[in-house]
Amino acid sequence: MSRHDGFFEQVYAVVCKIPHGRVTTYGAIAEYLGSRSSARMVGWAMNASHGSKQPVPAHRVVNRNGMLSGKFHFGNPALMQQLLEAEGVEVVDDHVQSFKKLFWSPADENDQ
DNA sequence: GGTGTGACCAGCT
DNA sequence: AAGCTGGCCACAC
Repeated sequence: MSRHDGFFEQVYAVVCKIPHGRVTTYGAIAEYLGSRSSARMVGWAMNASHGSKQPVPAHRVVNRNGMLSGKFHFGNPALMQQLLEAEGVEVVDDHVQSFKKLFWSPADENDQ
């Protein structure tokens, strides 16, 4: 990877590839980047996504249970849910409905 | 340059 | 069944 010395940039690139109205998981991204166990790094990368110049749809990234684990990091806890609902993703009690159906894998680029 | 931490996941107790 | 611990790796202090 040439200039992308940051692991974050890779995460951002993947997150930005998430289709509109779709969601994915930290573990899926981590696994796509190499290690499943690196899921924590993905979350940490999202933490820095606020400083990213490009808009990173971090609201499309949820945990394995489809729960909006990172909603508190959006400044406003309700923002993440609002963004998802704005894209047609139904969220109830901080859980993505039909999560498995809306789930998008980084490797499934064909779905774009 | 070592230590701590982190929006996770999976396995063990 | 439910809770805790370890592991993984990159970044900030």
